[in-house]
Order: sequence, then structure tokens, then C-alpha cells
Amino acid sequence: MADQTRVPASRRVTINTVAKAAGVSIATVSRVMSGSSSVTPDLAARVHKVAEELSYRPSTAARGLVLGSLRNMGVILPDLANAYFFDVVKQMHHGATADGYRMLVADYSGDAADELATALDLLGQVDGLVLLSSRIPTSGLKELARQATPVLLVNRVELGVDLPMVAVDNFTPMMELCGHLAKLGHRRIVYVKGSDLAWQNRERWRAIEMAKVLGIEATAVPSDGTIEGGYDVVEEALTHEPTALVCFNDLTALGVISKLRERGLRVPEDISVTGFDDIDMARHLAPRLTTVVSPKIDLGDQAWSLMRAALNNETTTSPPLISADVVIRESTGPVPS
Amino acid sequence: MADQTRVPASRRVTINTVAKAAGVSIATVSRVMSGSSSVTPDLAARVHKVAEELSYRPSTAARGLVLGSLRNMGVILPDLANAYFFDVVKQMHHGATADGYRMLVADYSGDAADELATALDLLGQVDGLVLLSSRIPTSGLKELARQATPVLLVNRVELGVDLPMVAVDNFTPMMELCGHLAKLGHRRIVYVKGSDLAWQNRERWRAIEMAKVLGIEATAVPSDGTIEGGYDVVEEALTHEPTALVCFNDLTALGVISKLRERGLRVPEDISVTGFDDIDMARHLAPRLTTVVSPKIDLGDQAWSLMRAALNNETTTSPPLISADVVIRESTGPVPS
DNA sequence: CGCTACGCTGTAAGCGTTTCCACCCTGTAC
DNA sequence: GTACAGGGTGGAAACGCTTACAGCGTAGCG
Repeated sequence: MADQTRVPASRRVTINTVAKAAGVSIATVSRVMSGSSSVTPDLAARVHKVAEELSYRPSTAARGLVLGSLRNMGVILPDLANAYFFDVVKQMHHGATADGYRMLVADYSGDAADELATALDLLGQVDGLVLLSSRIPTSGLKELARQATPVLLVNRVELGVDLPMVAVDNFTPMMELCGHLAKLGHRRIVYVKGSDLAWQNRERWRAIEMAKVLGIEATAVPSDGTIEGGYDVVEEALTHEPTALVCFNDLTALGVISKLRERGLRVPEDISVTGFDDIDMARHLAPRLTTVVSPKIDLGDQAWSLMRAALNNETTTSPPLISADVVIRESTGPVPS
Repeated sequence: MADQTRVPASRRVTINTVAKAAGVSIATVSRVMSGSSSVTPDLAARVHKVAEELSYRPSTAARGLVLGSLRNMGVILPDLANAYFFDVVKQMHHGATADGYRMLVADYSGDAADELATALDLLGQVDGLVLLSSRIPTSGLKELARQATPVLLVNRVELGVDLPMVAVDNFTPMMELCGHLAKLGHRRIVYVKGSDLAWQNRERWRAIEMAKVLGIEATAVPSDGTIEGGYDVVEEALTHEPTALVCFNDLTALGVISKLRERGLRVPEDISVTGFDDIDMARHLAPRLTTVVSPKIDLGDQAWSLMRAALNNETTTSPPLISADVVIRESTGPVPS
């Protein structure tokens, strides 16, 4: 473990150092640095110059202490490698920046158990926390709800937890996707799952099960929402002899298609594959992916609106689910005769 | 802008609240919370219980103030959407976590001008800063070098700047890639560039220009290292009638191939395409990408070693470049006759 | 010319923690 | 029974900053 020594007092350039060097009081330096209050122009210039020379940088800790806020927003998500998350984060980032908030992103890929710990830890130094596709158990969520710091749930709906939340509708479009498949004649499909802890995975699976009314028989095989995860599960999936593979997300679909090709199976001539999310690459893959375009921009915007409201202690009515659309491209086709 | 009100003193649960509620001094509470010093077991238990009930959470700001450190590491990178960056960050994350550091990731995608500002801003609340593929001008780097906080440059080599740095060799493998292309008979290629501000782009281009000795004539067309960027520049690239398109990175290659397919051109039968980085998806695309496997694990490990050394004020000898290897897959082939 | 008023600067009081130091209390040894 | 040692606890200073408040000087007006 790295040595945790205090910064030697002699080294650190504080507001005092600057004040002394400039021959003014620390109050003046503070005023100059914040730029707000009235200070005689040439005095301000002198202070600025000295601060510059000393490369003075106000201590965020001290400033945060007295201000009661660091103007930081925390974002926690399962997997930064998934461009989908990143896109909604980026959109939130716009809003946050406009409102003067910095955004700190933490990812707990690999260990879902770390998520709550990470959240609690981060909670100490942020004004608000955004949980994307959180996998924290309900009890943990309740603990989070008790904290003074606002916590926003994105892409997870949890009844009975008093937290603002916003999510994309997963059920309806997945139902539509199944309808599309049914129309093409598919009757036996395999769902390549995401994490069981993820609300989105549960919703998508719920829709697929419901597709029984369309005459579709579905089996689920476990995976993890990554490219490799998709690649690795194909053998098992094929044992169920499906005519279509419905994947948890686009990344998984990519891995699945890769393995299928390796096995000499053509998509969609021999077997159909669908994704979910419509990340950038989806439309550029070969074959171009039939998937669900989950509105990242909208989601990001609404998420930030909710967060801002929470920061201002406004009560918000949880909005309805944001709707998503199926986009049919090349990876799905009629059942081979 | 969200209202910046101070947290009402009445609401915040501080160490004082706990001390009063437990009927002890704040010193005792502090000792109990940090768990280190000796406190009578049942007193400690009582304090813990009270703290729990009040859901007391020590102020990071206050703690950071007195400790002189928040044990935060800052990471700044150009584009989180690029899995390559993410992979090396993840690796560093392991090291950082093991050493008790939290990692805060900031991305300045879209506006390179923001990078220095972001860096300076972040500098205030971290114990160290890692710049990935930084595009900050040399002068900005020098400013960073003057700060007390250690700053590490990853994947950028800048002579004359007194900053620790570590990078993957871009020149040699790009040269090899050109050799591979030359052997296949390619003589006229187009380089689809990354940002001119990026050291890696300059290195790669330097290698390609040098490939003249192999009989390769190269032209460069501007792009931005994204999928869309690759897609959009294909028309222009084709005006130079190349037999191969060498792309700045895998993402760009994906976009390029997508557009090529749209134009009815087959890869590699009609035209060859190469990538760089070997991100996860590269080996799963159709066609599987010929690219350079840039050692993310090694890079991440070495980066953290250097950072730890810097945190401990150890002097380090900058290691040589980390070598990378060409991996030949399906996207390159002989020149069509 | 004197008084008022206003604008600029400095003093000092916190913000919530950690930790040094002093203190008290108990138990032990003489 | 008294003195001493030592562990456990509380008091208080310090970390660097912001800001209310006070104080000073100057300019304008009567």
C-alpha cells in the first residue's frame, strides 16, 4: 500500500502563501480567485500573477468543507465497455456540465458485490449519485434511499423503493421483436441472457416468455452481456435447435454471430439473431443487426432532469417508461425451409 | 444552474451529532470510526450503533482536509467509447484499488480544448492524475509538470517534458503492418488518420511514410478515430484509388468496412483494411480484422507501477516502449489482379 | 470645511475531521 | 495506605477555505 504521508506543510501552496507573497489578506485572495466580489482591478491582477507564479490551486477539500458541496456527480455502472452506457452517461454529462457539476464515473465490472460498497463510498464525496442498470439488491437500494444525498436509478424500476427512477421500456419492444420473429415463421428461439441481477434482463425475458401467445417457444441460456459471453454460449444455445437467437444486447449478439460464422452457420439464412440497445456499431456490423433502439439521448436528458430536481429538493412525479423501437436490419430473416 | 444552497446545518449528521447522541466526545467517535485506536469494546459498540441509526457518514471533505489526501486517482481520456482505453483503465484500476485508491474517470470526448481545463480542475481533488493519449499541447503539459501532484502520461511520449510516461510502441508494428501489406503486393494505400493532436497518430503516420522504402505510396485522409468517422471518409479515401486502407484504429476500420460493403466492395477480395489496438470486437467482426494487438494489460500494469512510484516520490527511469504485435486475420489479402 | 455614505480590504469565525496532549481513573507495587 | 504506571477518554488545535462583519479611506454633498 502506498505510503499515506501528509503533504509536508512546507511544500503545499495555500491561500496563505499567496496572500503573504502578494501582501494582501487571504480574504482578498479568496475573492480574487472566485472572481465574484469587488476587488480593485490592479490588486486583482497582482494577486492573479502571484497565484500563477506559485501555481496555486485551491484545495478542493477545504473549499468543499465550507461550501458543503464539491459539485460532483457520481455515476456508477456495470460495464463501461458497453457503449450503450457510455452514450447515456455522455448525454447526462452535458446537462451536468451546464449546471456546473463535474462527473465522476466508476465502473464495477466483474464484481456486482462491489456495487453497493462503491456507491456508499462515492456517496461521501458527491452531491448526487446516478446508478445505471444497478444490480444492487433491494435492501441495498433502501439503504441508499435513507441517505441525504439524492440517488437516481436509471434503467431499473423497483417498486417499494423511494428513489427517483427513469427507465426505457424493455418489455414492449422485446414483445415487438418477438412479433417480428413470429411473422418470419420462427417458433423455437433461445434467449441469450444478461445478468439475472439486471432489471432489464428480467423485463426482456418476461416479454419473451409472454411471446408464447404468438406461438413462440423460448428457452434461456445464461450469459453475461459481453462479446465473449455471447461467443461462448452458442454451443449450448444450439443444442435447443432454435431458428433464432435473441440476445440480451448488441455486444452479446456480436459474439454470437462470430461463433455462428465459425460454425459455418449463415446469419440470417440459416439462423436469425437479434440484439438490443442499438449501439453505434450495430448498424455497421455484417450482417447489420436487427435490434431495439433504446433512446439514449432521451434517457440521458430525462435522467439529468430528475437529478437536478432531486438536487433542488423538488418533488418529481416519476415519468412513465420511455418507449423504444424495433429496427429491422439484416440479421433476421425467414425460417429456413 | 442548480441552486447552490448550503446544506442546512440542522440536517447534516456530523461527528458531533453522533458524539452527543452517544454521550461521548467527538475524539472517541473518530477513533471508533477509524477503528484503529483503543476504545473499550462496549463503548465502541454503542457508538457504532448510534452512528448506524443516524446513518452517519464522515465528510470526505473534512477528512481530506486534515489528512491532506482523498486517496483519489484521476484518469482523463479522449473517448470512453473506445474499448481500448477502457481496457487499460480497468487494468490500472486493479492496481489502484489494491493500493487503496479510488479511481475517477473523466472523458473529454468532443472537445480536445477541454482536456487541459479538466485536468487542472481534477488536479485539485486527486492524489495523482493519469492522462491517456493526451492531446494537451506541450505547453500545457509543462504547466502540469509544475504541479505538486504527480501526473502520468500514458501512450504519449513528449521529449522535454518532465513527466513520467509509458507508451506502447506504435512505430514498429505499423511498419510491420506495412511490410505485411507490401508482401501482399500493395503499393498504393490510404491512411485514415486519427486526431492530429494524438501522439499515436503521429507515430503511426511516421511509420507509414517510412514505408516508402517498401515501395508503398501512402496518402492520408483526415478522420477522428470513431466508427462514424471511418464510415464518412471512405468516399474521399477511394478517390486515391488505394488497394488497402490502413485505419488509425479498429473502430475506424469497422466504419470503413461498413461503408465499403455498402459500396459493393468486398474486404479483402477487392480491397484490404487494417485496424489498430485489437479491441475485443476486432476478432469477431466479419471479416475478422487484421490489426495490431496493443498490450493493454502490460500497459495498465506499468502505468500503475509508475504512478505508485510517483506517489511515493521515488524517481523512476522511464521504461522503454512496450512492444506490440501485428495479428493477421481476414481483412487483408493480396491485391486484386 | 465637515459630515455622510459607500466601496474596498482585513479580521475572524466557522465548516467536520483527526490527532496530540493532558487528564483521570484504576490497578499494582512498595 | 500511598505513589506510580498506564490505558482510556476528552479538550483543543489545526487543516485551507469562504464570508459576515467591521474598519478604514475617499469622494461627494451640504
